[in-house]
Amino acid sequence: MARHLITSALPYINGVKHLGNLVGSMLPADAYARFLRLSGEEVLFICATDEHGTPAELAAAAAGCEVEEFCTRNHEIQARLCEGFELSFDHFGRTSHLANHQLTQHFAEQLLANGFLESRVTKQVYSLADGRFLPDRYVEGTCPNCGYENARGDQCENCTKTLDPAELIHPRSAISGSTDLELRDSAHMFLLQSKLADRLRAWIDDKGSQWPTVATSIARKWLDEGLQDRGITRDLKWGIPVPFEGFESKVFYVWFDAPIGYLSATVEWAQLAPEGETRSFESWWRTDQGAEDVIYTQFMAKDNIPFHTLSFPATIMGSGEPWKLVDQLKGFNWLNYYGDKFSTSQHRGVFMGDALELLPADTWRWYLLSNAPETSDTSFRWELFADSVNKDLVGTLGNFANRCVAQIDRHFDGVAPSAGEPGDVERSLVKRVRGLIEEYDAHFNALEFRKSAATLRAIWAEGNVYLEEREPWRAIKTDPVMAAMTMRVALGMVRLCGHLSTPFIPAAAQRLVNSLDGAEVLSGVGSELADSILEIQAGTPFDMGGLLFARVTEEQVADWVLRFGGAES
RNA sequence: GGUGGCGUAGCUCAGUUGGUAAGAGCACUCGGCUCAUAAUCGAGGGGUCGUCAGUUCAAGUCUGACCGCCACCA
Repeated sequence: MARHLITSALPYINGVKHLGNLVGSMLPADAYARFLRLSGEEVLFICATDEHGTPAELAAAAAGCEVEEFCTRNHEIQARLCEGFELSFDHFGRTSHLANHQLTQHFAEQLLANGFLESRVTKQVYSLADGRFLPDRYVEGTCPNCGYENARGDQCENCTKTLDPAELIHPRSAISGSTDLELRDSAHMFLLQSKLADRLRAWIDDKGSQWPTVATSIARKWLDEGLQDRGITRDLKWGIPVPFEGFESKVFYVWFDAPIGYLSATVEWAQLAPEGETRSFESWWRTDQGAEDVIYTQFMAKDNIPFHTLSFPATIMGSGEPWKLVDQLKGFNWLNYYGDKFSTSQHRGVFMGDALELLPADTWRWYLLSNAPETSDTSFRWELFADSVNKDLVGTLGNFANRCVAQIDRHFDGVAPSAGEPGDVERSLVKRVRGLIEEYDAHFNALEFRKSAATLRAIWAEGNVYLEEREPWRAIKTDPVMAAMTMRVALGMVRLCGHLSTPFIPAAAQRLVNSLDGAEVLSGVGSELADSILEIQAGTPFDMGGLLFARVTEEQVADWVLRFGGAES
């Protein structure tokens, strides 16, 4: 049996993430982790907050607190939201953790020793008023190309020309507005990715054949254009110190230490081992120390693909050490909001905190995963969200469970009835479900979330189809034995639906499973599970404790469109 | 400007290497049922697959041009 290491792209620390961030990495990673656990596989699911860099510094300043304090506070906020969405991380760490300092510095030292780092002197903008160097994008001025007065030092938003801060006319600090700027020489370490390009290409040609098109096409595009060496240090205070002589005032670029956070968060996890349990970080990450059987799957949205397919692998390869490289890579396209981007600054779209205030996590998980932007960008629409909840969760799954509740309570004293033997209808049901479970399994193993969701929905629908076939509400009057057998089998479907739904809607799935007090809990995800439909013990108490999901009303949709902005914005 | 991607039923999207693939869900229509949160089950209508021109025995599926949209440019 293989062991599965799963990582989700790390959410940045500067604020609450929106639904696009959620569905682009953390949520599908969680569904996959849950599916594998359900299969009986050994899983380690790791995530963390990405905390370094200028945006964090500025957000902290805006919040009027020290950046460390800001990060601690926001890490807690994000951790709570992740719990709210039932993201089942084995550990949710922080890139500012000491473990990441040690590993990041270690990688840099290895890279330097192996000749993959080189110090180069660059011109950086220094703001005397701010008392600090300014990253390119925090220098503003007039664009030399089009005359736009608020061009950023990296690029003019008006004419889209790529700029160097030194080119700007009347440059000023975007932080303080000060024009008291000067160019200073500053030495920085460059990761010599160009020297690793051939190895990266060969690796991608090999491993990448199984990745989504969006991943390999982006990676190859960068390789085809010629992989540039990349500065991995910055003139900042907030970050991981660079352990080289002459670099005492500098830190690593956030994109260098962030993916190493996958490793360091695993170290954090190992350090948190409870009494009597031994956890080995190395056995998950070092192929010379037990990780040779690990299958490593990364989840990310497409903006992160270059770092996961090129920069981070370059870091690992350049270290000359046997660290685990990614095996399966799942990249997602964008989730838009009514056709345009989610935007934190314009407060456009729905954010994780908003979402949980409105409806339970399961409803969001279901909508997002069953409509995930796997092969192309997709659009969030409240109307579709409501349809998805009402049609699938309320109408198909919830309704099936509730139909069982009504019959069992009314006619069978709330317990699984004992009379009757299954017939051809039941054997046919089992056969259809067996085929559907096989499909479900195959789609999940292929990381096809929309397809696995559609298959799961088809399994739910089989519950309703079965009731229509046997019509127990009618049979109870003419053939009570048949009605009893039907409802016992229906409860078998309830148990199976609950079990199989765990990756998508864990809370509702748990309620379904728990509704049958004392029934044997299913395990695994194989098609033989279909037989369990016929194996509910007579006398098993059945109690859902109320409706599984609430309908989303038209009034709610209208209210939310108004509150969050709909098509017009 | 450069690069990448996209334009398939009213809506959101699937469509492996070109040949029963023109599909799914929702919406809509009709019918069944009435146990169930006006839920469910069945059937059906609907698209010259952005435009034009090519390659081919055969093209959403390849080539070129054009129109429109999006993203990225470290």
